[in-house]
Amino acid sequence: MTTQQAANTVIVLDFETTGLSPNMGDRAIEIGAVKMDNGIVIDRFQQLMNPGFRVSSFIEGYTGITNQMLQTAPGCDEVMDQFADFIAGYNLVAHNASFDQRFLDAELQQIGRKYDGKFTCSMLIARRLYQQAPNHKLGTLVDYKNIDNDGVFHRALADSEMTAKLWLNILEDLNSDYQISMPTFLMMQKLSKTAKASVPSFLRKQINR
DNA sequence: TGCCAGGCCCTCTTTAGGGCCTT
Repeated sequence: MTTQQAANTVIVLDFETTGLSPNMGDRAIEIGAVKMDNGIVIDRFQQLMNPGFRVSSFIEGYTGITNQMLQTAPGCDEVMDQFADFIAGYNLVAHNASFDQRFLDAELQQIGRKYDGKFTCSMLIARRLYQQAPNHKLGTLVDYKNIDNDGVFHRALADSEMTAKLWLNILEDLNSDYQISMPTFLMMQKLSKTAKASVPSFLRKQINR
């Protein structure tokens, strides 16, 4: 894969999990992802997975994913092996990516697999770009940017679809507000990791190089 | 025994603390 391909094709993903921390024994229960090439969705991935133990009533209520639904789902190992193939060679985006990256790393480690792409966070960029938003939760930003949605939240594919649309809004706003032609993924990745930098100051540094 | 995430980022900061965001 060339650098240009890597910049223009990203996979936006979202995990539903049994809790907040794989280090505390939490596991993934659903993965959803959309593959976008130059802003067009060209592929999707969605799969429930059985974590091997019952999920809490809080998680059932929060996600709508019940223990009954998970009873007949394939195990995490089988699903994550398929997902590792799906993401191979592509860069990744997620909302609050540090959360999804922890679970992705933990689940792939369980099956002895890795991914090569870089991980970028739509939330960190949105915090800099949309400083007037009430907050930077995914649902709030979807409303703030008037992004089409079907009202489904906290399911992996629905959230990844909305994050993908938010990602396109971010790219478009950087283009229209700061006259930056389609920023490359690598620039966005750097932007998300540049501590304490507002978007304009960051872009000025890029332009002046 | 009782408690238990973790990274980013702001501020009443940097020899620290706390809110935000994800499930």
